[in-house]
Amino acid sequence: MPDHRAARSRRVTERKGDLRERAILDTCEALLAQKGYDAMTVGDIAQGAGITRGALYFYFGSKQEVVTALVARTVEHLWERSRATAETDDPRRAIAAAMQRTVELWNEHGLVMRTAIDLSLTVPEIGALWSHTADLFIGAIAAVLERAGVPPGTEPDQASAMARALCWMIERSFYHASQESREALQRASSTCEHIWLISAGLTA
Amino acid sequence: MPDHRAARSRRVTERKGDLRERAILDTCEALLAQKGYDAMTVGDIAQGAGITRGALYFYFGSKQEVVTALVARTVEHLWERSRATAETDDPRRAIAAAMQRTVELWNEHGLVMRTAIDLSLTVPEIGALWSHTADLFIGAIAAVLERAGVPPGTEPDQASAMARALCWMIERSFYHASQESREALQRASSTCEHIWLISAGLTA
DNA sequence: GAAAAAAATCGACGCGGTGTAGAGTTCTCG
DNA sequence: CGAGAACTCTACACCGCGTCGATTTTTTTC
Repeated sequence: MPDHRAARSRRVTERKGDLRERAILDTCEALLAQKGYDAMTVGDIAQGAGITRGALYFYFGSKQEVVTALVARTVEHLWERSRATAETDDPRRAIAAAMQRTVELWNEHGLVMRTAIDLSLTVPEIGALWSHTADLFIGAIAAVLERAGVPPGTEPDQASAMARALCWMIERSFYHASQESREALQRASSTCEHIWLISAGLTA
Repeated sequence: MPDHRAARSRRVTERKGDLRERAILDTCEALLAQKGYDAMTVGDIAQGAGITRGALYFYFGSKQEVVTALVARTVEHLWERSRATAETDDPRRAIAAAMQRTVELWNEHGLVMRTAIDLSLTVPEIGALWSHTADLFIGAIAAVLERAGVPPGTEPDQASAMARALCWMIERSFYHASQESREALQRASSTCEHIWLISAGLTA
């Protein structure tokens, strides 16, 4: 007997449109890399995905929505990766691990992350996404600082405030370095790690 | 576009166009504050300056050129202010003074500075302007670090590299804080100052 | 397996913004 | 005063975005 019955399985009906949607996002990412946001037109994206402009507007309401979806997809991946990080008790190890992970993140998704940062101001949706991501990082940095002996609190010399500043330092340093090369990124990472260690009082 | 440089240096009396040009830049700054770069149209600027679009294109070749000129004007003012800063021997005093000056700078020109940062990527001309400004700051920070005993050099734990990271920390912290309020800016400044002090080995 | 419903695609249009062209007006100076 | 430079305007061509209604393809339902 042929196994026609197997159709019973929970087939999450992958519609044709799901493929298209992914193709659109992939094309968008590629175009972002080679032309940048402004120069990239909706026509370009559609053409790259093998459809017409009209068809693209069936999936997304605007150019901004496409990019927002792309950022959302990347950021989700980011959170996933971060969640999987093992917690270490030794602050030194924790800092090293965090920086290493961040380097990987930027090597892999630097382009989209830079785009997200650039558009945070003009596209509120992306701003919210990125601001939430930053908060996760700030929280993590603050936790490490506190475990290293920095008093909790939001005063300038306490963990929360310092964590925020350190987060911005890392973001900006990586933003610039990731435009240059992997080596620059690695160097920026080492510098940031050093300052983070010192800020935590671990000046060994 | 008129010949901006040569003809004017000789001129004692101010041409009508000089007034217009300033009016355009002023209007641009005001509009930038109330609508942002994208929403601001060339027609808006022209109207605000009391001329038509066509007339504006006599002075500037494009919207980007207007904003670039505005950034150039502001940045020039920035350099002037920085040059006038007294050099102190005591690193602690130098750091405090530098942060205080930076707060003033952002209070006064935060809007244009944020715009410059935002457009650094897409408008190469502005990117160069801002990158040069950043280099000045990085040099100044590095000098203070060295005077405080940090070894010179570009390795992660040496002055140049650390100065670069600290500069980005300050830029980004101020960028965000200046969008909120003067109080936020003051707090961000205190935090950055604290981290700068620690990084310089002045943990008193 | 055919009819009905939903999903997907297309070409054409209107709108608003940019930058250009060319003609007209006002200022400046010999 | 008159020639040329400085300045201003209106009109136009172009491009990219987002919308619309008609049409075709895929999926669901009986």
